[in-house]
Amino acid sequence: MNSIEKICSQKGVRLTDQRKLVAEVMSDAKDHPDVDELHKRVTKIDPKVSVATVYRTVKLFEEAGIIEKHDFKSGKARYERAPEEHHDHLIDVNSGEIIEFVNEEIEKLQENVAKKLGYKLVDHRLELYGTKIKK
Amino acid sequence: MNSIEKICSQKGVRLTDQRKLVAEVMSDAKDHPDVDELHKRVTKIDPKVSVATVYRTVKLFEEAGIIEKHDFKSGKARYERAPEEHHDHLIDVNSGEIIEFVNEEIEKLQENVAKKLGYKLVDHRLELYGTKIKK
DNA sequence: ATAATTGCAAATGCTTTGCTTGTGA
DNA sequence: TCACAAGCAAAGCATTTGCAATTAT
Repeated sequence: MNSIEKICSQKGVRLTDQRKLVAEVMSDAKDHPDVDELHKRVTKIDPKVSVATVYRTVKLFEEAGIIEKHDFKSGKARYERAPEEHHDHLIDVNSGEIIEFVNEEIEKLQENVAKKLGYKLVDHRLELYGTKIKK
Repeated sequence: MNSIEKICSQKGVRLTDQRKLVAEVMSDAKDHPDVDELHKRVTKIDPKVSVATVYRTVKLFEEAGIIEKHDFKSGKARYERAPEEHHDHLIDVNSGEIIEFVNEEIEKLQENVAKKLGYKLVDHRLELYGTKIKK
């Protein structure tokens, strides 16, 4: 039983075979798969699982705080396991590769900007799009 | 002839009535309208303009660097006149209001982060989502 | 004149949903 | 058992596109 499954049973989320599969695939994922990719990986194990179920499961997991959804500039939503500590993303515009990074300084500045404008920050989105520097 | 129209004729973009209307509405806009809102404002002047044309025009203007497209967390794309100097946005999650801000420090840090990861920054996205602080 | 642009409606791509059947606790 | 979940196909939404008719230069 992986950690996602543990969280599910704790939260009283019914553990079906297909949810276990999505949980497993998300646990193993080292990238940021979209629903289609997720579905591909899941159906490699059980070909009967439908995309609709993957969509529903992914939404369920997201609402449970188990995974995170990202809408990068690609049209389709991409997912990753909810990380212990927040990070942001740099997207390689050529390869599509996604690199995670943490920068406390930027985080602080964002809070300050919001405060200065009279707002409490409830969410934010920071994405860098770049090209590899060849050396 | 407004400044968008000037840029168009300079760039050899054919100036049709509907494009003039979109240009006018965008020039007057003090907010960040989506295509539907744009269409509403345009058809208030000429009811025969179709949404398809607004979509096409908005894409044309964007590619010409005349306006900017933003995909906030709202489902639909929103537009603003391309600003002289870059700015980012804070979105009031309750009212939907959009506040523009500039923060050089954050900009610099983003460059640094990218560089440190071996990337040249070609684009970025910084959005703050917040709630008004009542005082 | 004529190549580009429009309007319309049909098509797209991602995502959601209604409904019937299947199933986990 | 039985409320909830899955599968399927249809529906939704924002956006794009093919095509015949119209228009700017």
